[in-house]
Amino acid sequence: MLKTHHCGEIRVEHDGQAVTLAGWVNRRRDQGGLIFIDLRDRWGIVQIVVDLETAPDAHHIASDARSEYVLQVHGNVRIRPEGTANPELETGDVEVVVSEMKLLNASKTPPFYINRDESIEEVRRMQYRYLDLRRPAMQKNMVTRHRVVKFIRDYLDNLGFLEIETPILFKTTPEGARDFLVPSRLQKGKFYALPQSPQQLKQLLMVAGYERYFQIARCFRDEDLRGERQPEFTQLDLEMSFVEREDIIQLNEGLATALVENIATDKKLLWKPFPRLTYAEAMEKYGSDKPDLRYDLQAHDVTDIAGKSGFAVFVSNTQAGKPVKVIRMPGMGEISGTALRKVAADLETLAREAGGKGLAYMALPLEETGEVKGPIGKFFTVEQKVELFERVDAQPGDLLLFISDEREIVYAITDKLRRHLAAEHNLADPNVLAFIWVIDFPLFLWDDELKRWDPSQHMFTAPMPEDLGLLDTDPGKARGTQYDMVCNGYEVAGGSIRIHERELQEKIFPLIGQTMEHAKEQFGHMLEAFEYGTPPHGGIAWGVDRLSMLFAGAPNIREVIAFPKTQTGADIMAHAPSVAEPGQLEELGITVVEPEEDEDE
RNA sequence: GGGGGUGUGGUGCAGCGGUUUAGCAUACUGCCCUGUCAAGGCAGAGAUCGCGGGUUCGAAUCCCGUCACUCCCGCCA
Repeated sequence: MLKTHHCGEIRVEHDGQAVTLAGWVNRRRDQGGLIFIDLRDRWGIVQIVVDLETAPDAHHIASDARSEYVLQVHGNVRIRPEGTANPELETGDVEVVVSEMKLLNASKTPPFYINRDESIEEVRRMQYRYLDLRRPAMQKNMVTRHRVVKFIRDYLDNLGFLEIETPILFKTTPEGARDFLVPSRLQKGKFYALPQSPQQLKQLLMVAGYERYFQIARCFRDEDLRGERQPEFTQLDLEMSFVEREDIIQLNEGLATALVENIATDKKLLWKPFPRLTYAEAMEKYGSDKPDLRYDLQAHDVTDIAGKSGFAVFVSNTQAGKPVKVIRMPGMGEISGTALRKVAADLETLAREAGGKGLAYMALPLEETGEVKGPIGKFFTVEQKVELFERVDAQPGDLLLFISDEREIVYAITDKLRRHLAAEHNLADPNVLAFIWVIDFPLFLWDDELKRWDPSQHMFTAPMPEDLGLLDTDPGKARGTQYDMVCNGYEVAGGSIRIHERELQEKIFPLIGQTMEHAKEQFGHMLEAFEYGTPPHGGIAWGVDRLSMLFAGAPNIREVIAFPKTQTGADIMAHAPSVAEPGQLEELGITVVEPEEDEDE
């Protein structure tokens, strides 16, 4: 080894020891005859001192050294002279007096600062990702992620799970996203699909009798990117046999809790056990199936009261079966006149963006006797207002936002307003993790374009046993066994109990517009497997990137992925994707069709 | 596919009600300095203002297009 110790681990107990260190120049402070260098490695920073008189050769190297030069130093640890300790540094009580110094490698001036926390344009960071990753903040994120994965492995191993790898080159999976295709050279004209998840394979592992499987699995989905979505991402994929919904929920809740308590030690777990919301409740109260419950801001149904009011919009909407809901925003009713109208106008813009036609409001005065502000107050009688305020538990100084529209639009507006208000007023504590379960999802969602039912998760999700009859009578009402683990507004895990009987599976296919012929073509191996003694089974898949992001307090998952892609799916550093060599294409039997200049619509 | 934001010395920002020598900080280069720690002092170099076009006597600034990064909708669990 070129070092005997790590820079970040030198402490008072090493006083007097001869050490050899190696690392990068974080900062250099040249006093002339005396040069201080903060030497950095993955474990931290330690100050080294180079004295012209006692170590002239080392001093010469040190005076030429610049940021990010790689140095090896030999010297003695000593407690810093009285009054020169640096409480900011973990190693700040000591320093290393250098006797020899070796330049292991010089560095060009870096394109951005490694040694300071400053926002850098993302293109630049991606172009020099290896330097970006050198920044302590990024190294910390990588450590967090490593600990998450390591903890998961140990935890599940202790519970008898086996980690089993599944192929990357496989076949289209029933997840419903666009597949990445890989051409086959050995069978020209045919393609593999990269797995959107190991869904089929883990179910087959259950058929194979492994009973408890997990994998830290790379998954691929060719869809547009978001801050929380990359074309390739990592799942903790898990499947168990002989379980019911409750077993999976308990086990995963245990894992999540242990993870927070052992890894995300600077975060506060808001609830233990996790509260459970039905899908219907989540949508009605928060307009989202992954609500951020660090703050309340729920939508109260006031359809009955508003329908009796004199406000024509509410009356006609109510008669048309559209709900009226109120979000109560404390404190915002206090602002007055112009400012209030401005705020209301901004919120109305948001509502319109979410598909709404407008947004009514009432601002409640601080004094009991004061007048309700806002254009719709006059359409409610005193009794109606009293009933309304009781319904939403209104307090003096509240701003009440009224949402009324088609149910789906009410959901969208509710979600948008909640997120906006919370962000605007810092209602979401970044140090809190609000884990919840969302359960009782509908088994199918109606696809209006294709005029058919679509599995809300995937086609292997089992219906709730008590809803089996609904498959024949009213499939839209049937609930699935699906469960989602949601934290701070992100879906961090989702799964279900699977269908393990062929008869039930064959009943589902026609409902989702899947013919038996086509199903056999795509999933014949699954259907056949299910005929050889399939145990009841179920599982879940966690978004490891999202979880690590939440634990790291990062604003997006790119911060916890060493080499992520940009929004156009590019790797700016390596210039991927790139044009293939003609020879490669020929070998694969592929011809590239040049995109035509805005031809058809 | 659609909507929003950003793009100015290496980096982070200002300038955008049209005329500036394109400003500041830091990094960088040289010199001084033996207890600094975001070291300090002095001097200096460094920018076709993302790119293309247009309006104008005059464009970093206004208009159109385009590219890149990013946020959101669609898409995706």
